Amino acid sequence: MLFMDINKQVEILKRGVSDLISEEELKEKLIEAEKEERPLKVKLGLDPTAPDIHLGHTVVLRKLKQFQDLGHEVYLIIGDFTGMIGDPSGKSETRKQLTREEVVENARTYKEQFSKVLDRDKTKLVFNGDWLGELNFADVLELSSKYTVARMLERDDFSKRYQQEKPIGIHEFFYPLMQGYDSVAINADVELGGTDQRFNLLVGRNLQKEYGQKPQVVIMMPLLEGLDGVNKMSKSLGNYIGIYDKPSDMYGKIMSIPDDLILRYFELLTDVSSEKLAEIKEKLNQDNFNPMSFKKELAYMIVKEYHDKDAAENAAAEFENVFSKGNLPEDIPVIEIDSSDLEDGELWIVKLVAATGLVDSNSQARRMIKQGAVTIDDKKYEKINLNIKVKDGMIIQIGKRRFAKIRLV
RNA sequence: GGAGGGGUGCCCGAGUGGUUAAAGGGAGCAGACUGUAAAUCUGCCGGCGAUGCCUACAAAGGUUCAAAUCCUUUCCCCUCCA
Repeated sequence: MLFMDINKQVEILKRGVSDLISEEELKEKLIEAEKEERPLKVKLGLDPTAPDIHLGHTVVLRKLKQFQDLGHEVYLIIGDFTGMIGDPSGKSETRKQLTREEVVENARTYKEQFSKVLDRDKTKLVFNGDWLGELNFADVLELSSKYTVARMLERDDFSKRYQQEKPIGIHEFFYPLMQGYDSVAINADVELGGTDQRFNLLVGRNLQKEYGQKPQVVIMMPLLEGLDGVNKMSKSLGNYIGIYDKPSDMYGKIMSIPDDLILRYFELLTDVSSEKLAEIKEKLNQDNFNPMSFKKELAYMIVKEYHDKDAAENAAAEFENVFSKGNLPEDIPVIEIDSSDLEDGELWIVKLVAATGLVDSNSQARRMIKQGAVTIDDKKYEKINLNIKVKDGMIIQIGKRRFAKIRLV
């Protein structure tokens, strides 16, 4: 096995990371690995519940890919064990109990999705139930005796909740222990995670020491802010860009990120060189520079990466067409309207707008109309006491980006 | 086991009998403007063919002309003492 020069490896691996504990140890590990002619075992733990990855996840994945490209071994550890136990309190509806079948199915989906970034054949996908499920109660007691309540409460999340009088389930203390034990189980050299994983990652180091292993190097990647520019990208906040988003959505969403995020997205989501990054940074700092061109470039690059070149070009063209020129998009969802619902071929405008499904209720449709957001066949309507003659192929537009085409049946 | 605090709209969070579909903030949506689905400003933000009606402040009952606000029971969360 051939490895790149150690310092060069470290340089690559350091790029974009938020925290590295520690660079010294990483070097040592790399030297040792080279001497013993073995790759480093690099680990990432995954929640088995929602296999639907977005750009936020890819930040860490891209780092793993770098390890892979340098010849190291990547382990994705599916937390099926925790997933199958579920949350006993039953109150946090997010963590529902998963069956073995669901976990296996999710894992399959994961593999497919992660292959968008990682080298599929070089990635080892394992389940932590394989070892956690083998522990008996005495083993669990031994494991838990290696940590104290006070140390658990060091964790930001726990101490905050404790102060705010929010519940903390005892089982929650086990999650970091379990994740840490994963590192022991595979004897990990390196573990990756977001900065929010700091505590868990460090528990892994401590446990490894307790079990007589060399502690893993911990690499923390920054959490990518979502479309709102403030909160981390997450599905539940709805501020995410999914890697399976349609090219036009993906492109549009990237165009909608706050300008401040442009540089960060380039840094964490693309392979542009550090020289290019510096150039972007400099231009963005100029007063009357319009960042739109960079944003378009960014959008193009990302769509190209997760779809392909054609898709990226089409998405860019459509964006120009719809938003810069105000034309209609190419594929408009078709809504069927039953002609028997019409009176003399007419329908009350509020009902018509609501029938498109682009709004949730008549009341919302009513508001949209009053706000001057509704355009039907190029004509803007602002009055609600009006019937519209419904025609086949009629185009209804709400706001700038919601469209529907009527089909009479 | 005992004492006490609390559960409000998508989220956070005011509100202790009427002018409360419920302050304020965030998110979201729309309009204006623009450099774009950036930024900023303004408006909207439970449902209903609608100057009114219905549903809503953990759940169910009750008091009252009137309840998110008072009472009873239940469920849930938290703190302190043991």
